[in-house]
Amino acid sequence: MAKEITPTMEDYLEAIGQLGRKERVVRVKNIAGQLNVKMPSVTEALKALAKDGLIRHEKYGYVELTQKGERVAQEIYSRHQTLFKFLNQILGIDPRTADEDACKMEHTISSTALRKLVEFIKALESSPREGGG
Amino acid sequence: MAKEITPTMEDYLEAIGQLGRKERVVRVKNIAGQLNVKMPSVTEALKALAKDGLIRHEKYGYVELTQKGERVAQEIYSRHQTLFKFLNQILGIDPRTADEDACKMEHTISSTALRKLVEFIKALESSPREGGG
DNA sequence: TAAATATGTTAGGGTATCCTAATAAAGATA
DNA sequence: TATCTTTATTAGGATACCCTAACATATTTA
Repeated sequence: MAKEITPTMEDYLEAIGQLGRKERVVRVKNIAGQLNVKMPSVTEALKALAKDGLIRHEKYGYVELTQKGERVAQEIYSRHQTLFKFLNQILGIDPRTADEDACKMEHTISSTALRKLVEFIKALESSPREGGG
Repeated sequence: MAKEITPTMEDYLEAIGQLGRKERVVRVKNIAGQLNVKMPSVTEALKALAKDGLIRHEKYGYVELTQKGERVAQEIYSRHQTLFKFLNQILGIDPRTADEDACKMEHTISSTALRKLVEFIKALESSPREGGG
């Protein structure tokens, strides 16, 4: 039953979540800026997200995540954070690249792999390795 | 100038490379089977790949990678192998899931991250950690 | 408050992928 | 070789994205 959400829609949700965290209100223009798309693309995406009950949005108004949308956005954000941490802190990739990679990989990594990655990071942190080359 | 190749086209190239390694000839039907799509989708994709000089394909004939296509396929395969090794051997994810994840992530990981990942795996192998979970 | 500006939506297109149904060619076999 | 089967292609359509140009609403400001 649960309709599949596309990576693109995940990006929209994630962007809305992030913007909501740092701005008072979330608007089409900001989402467009964040995702590097034009406003009509956002309007269209919002329609789809609203239909799936993931956001609330009235014509010409602001955008808000529903509880369900909040849950999904959180989930994506946490995938992102885990991947970023691994790429940046453990592999030593510069923050910019690590963030970009995390942004793309967050849509494809399975929950199994993510769980294992979290464990792995935890294990490394509790007994760090010596002399990184 | 170098036209961007889409993840989907990468999948086609990778499949052709793999099939070529284990079968005498590569045909539309097998590619379709490998990628879980129908034959018309393959026919269409082959046209695009041929136009980009990545494969050779005559109507109703077999399919072959060009040198350029070979190079790209190799590159993708190697990304896949690295990711698989990390997911399976290091994170301990079952082979099936690890392969699926690798298949998706191979299209999004940056070359920087891949390089770092290879180094990381090498380092781990040369001085393995004790008592995993 | 009327005009100017900023923001948002609609209309109409384009590309990439996929599909089913119909058709064509190739290969196998009676 | 005529027919059956398998494999491949074409035709036509659907969906998910993105875009530009034109229009509509909201907000700011003179």
